[in-house]
Amino acid sequence: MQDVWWMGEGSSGAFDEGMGRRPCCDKLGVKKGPWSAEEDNKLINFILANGHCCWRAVPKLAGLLRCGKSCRLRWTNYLRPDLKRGLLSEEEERLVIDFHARLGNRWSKIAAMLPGRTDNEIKNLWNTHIKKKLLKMGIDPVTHRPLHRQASPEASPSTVTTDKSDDQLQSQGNEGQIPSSDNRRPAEASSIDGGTDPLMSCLWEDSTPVLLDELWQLSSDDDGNNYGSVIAGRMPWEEEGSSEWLLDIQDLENLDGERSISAQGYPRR
DNA sequence: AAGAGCCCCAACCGCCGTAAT
DNA sequence: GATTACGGCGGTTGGGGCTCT
Repeated sequence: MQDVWWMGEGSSGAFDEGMGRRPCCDKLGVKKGPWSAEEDNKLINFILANGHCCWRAVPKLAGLLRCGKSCRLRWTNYLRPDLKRGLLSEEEERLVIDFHARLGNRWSKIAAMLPGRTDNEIKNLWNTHIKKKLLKMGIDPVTHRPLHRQASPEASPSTVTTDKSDDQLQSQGNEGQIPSSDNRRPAEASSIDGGTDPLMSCLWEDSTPVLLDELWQLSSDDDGNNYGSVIAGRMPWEEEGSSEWLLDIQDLENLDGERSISAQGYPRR
């Protein structure tokens, strides 16, 4: 990559300061807040014409008073031409719930399974719609299990609640699931639950999205309503004959290995 | 009609792993 | 090996719009 545009004018390539890299943005003169249509146009035109190789250089070269990070977010969450806009379909919503049950708050991983959707969008959707929906149905959105079953011996003592508020659920973290501290550690987590489970390891890696339709069909009931099992507090692999479902997924992915789904239907820790 | 409260979502913040020097 | 920036991630927030009273 010689003489690339993103080096910017006056850049020597081997940065001037010697050790390390230059700061992302100098904070001074950097605009924040909502993007104007003009800024959007500048960013779109620039990226469509040049692509983006170094986000730090994008605002400067595109004539924007933004930091590179802000440009990247604006592009990936809003301006990207392949983005789907609008509400999630019922199927997409089911997928979000299912993947959340397995992955926890790993929004980027979940988003990767839903083409045209962003992690931010899914995160927002989860916090505003799905979480409430599940609560309304008596499902703990954190553990994906019925609230009244929290008191059962298989649930950890800290999750024994029958009527908890949203806030309580939030502060509770990902009890009975993947610890929140793992949320930022896909690689680490993969050694925990993705390392031995082909499906999970497939999800951890940036592999081609699993054949989602098959995934749901395989785990669907007669109505094709897998959502029903999810909201009933059972995950697809907990259903009668669910092992076939997972085995089929494994076949689809040409993966083999040991399943790592616990007796409760959640990845082993 | 108007004020209060709630909802939604775009954007920011801070952290982390990785890469560059 | 130490230092520093980049890119990416998840959590949080602020404000506009909507609904309720």
